[in-house]
Amino acid sequence: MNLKEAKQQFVQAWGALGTQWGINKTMAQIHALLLLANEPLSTEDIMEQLSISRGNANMNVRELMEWALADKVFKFGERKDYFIAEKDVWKIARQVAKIRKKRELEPIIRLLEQIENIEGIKNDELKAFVKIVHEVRRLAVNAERLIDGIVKSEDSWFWDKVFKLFSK
Amino acid sequence: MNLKEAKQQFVQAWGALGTQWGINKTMAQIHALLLLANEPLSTEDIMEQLSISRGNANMNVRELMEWALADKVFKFGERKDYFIAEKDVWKIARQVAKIRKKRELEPIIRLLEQIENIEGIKNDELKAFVKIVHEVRRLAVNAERLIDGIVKSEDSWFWDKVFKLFSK
DNA sequence: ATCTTGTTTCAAAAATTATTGAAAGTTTTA
DNA sequence: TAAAACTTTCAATAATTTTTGAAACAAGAT
Repeated sequence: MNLKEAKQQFVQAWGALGTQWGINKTMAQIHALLLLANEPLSTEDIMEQLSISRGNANMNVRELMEWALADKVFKFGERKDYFIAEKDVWKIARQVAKIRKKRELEPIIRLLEQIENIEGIKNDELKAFVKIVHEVRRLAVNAERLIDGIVKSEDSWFWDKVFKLFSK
Repeated sequence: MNLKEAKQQFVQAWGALGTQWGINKTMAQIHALLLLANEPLSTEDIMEQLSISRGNANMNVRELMEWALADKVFKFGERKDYFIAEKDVWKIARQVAKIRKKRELEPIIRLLEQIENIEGIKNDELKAFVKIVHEVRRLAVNAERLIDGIVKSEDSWFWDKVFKLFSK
């Protein structure tokens, strides 16, 4: 396997992983491409390397920027837009956790709070329902705190602590 | 909001959350339904409550059993299959983590190991590539360890430790 | 002012994923 | 052994999501 093949494998794998986690394959692939790139890439570079259309490249690059995983940069004397990605893997992980927390975890916690406060005769059925909802919410709130902690942590500090936690 | 509405909201939300994380909506909804059910549900109960076909219900119930999130139970003197779900939210979380680790994290770690050991002239481009792949793999391996730890942990113990970790 | 270079939009098409429903399969009962 | 009760399978269909590509838009160069 040469370098070019290895890069392709990485990009493919990143795309497949994204798909499994509800992220557009192309978005994940562009991210991988930028992650591996030694210099900023233009829309045309991306189109060419992934064999995708201009519209698709544009749309997914902008989505990556919304996630704050890519940035637009300008090259001196050129009119084209170029793109780069954050290369610090820990920062990427924190950013993804932060965004998904905000978009998915927080809304569901709000919903669980609502439905946990349901009115009605306190019979066994209602009690059992409230119990489950409460437990799910408790897990969600704990996960939220964990993510908040991760977002504020340094890579080495966090994993060192985790390692010690489980090795005692 | 009455109890019935609240249950529906929960089932809907569970389905939506599943979808965002790459899990079939119906599978997630059936899981929610079983989670809230006070007694085992038959395929017909599921079909009726979610307005889905027999084939769909059957397929997704079996998928839930593959994830070890649901079990088949038999009612005395009845020929129908009935289904129940694990109700312990922490056990569910551990199980999902365990399964996704095995299916998605482990394969990608193996791939990263492979492409990290790429041969070639040790120029800057190759060095930069290997560095990124190594860092991604490091994160993945750490995540793997964290999940292994979680899978072995009691709910209260784990969250207590996490809480202390970030409050110091 | 208009040409050139480049970006964005979005309706239509394609690809992917999920669902249906009827036929085939299985097990129990009579 | 045949009918009844129930489950499984899977090709066809439907729904959803992604992608295309051409037109509209924007901004700098001439």
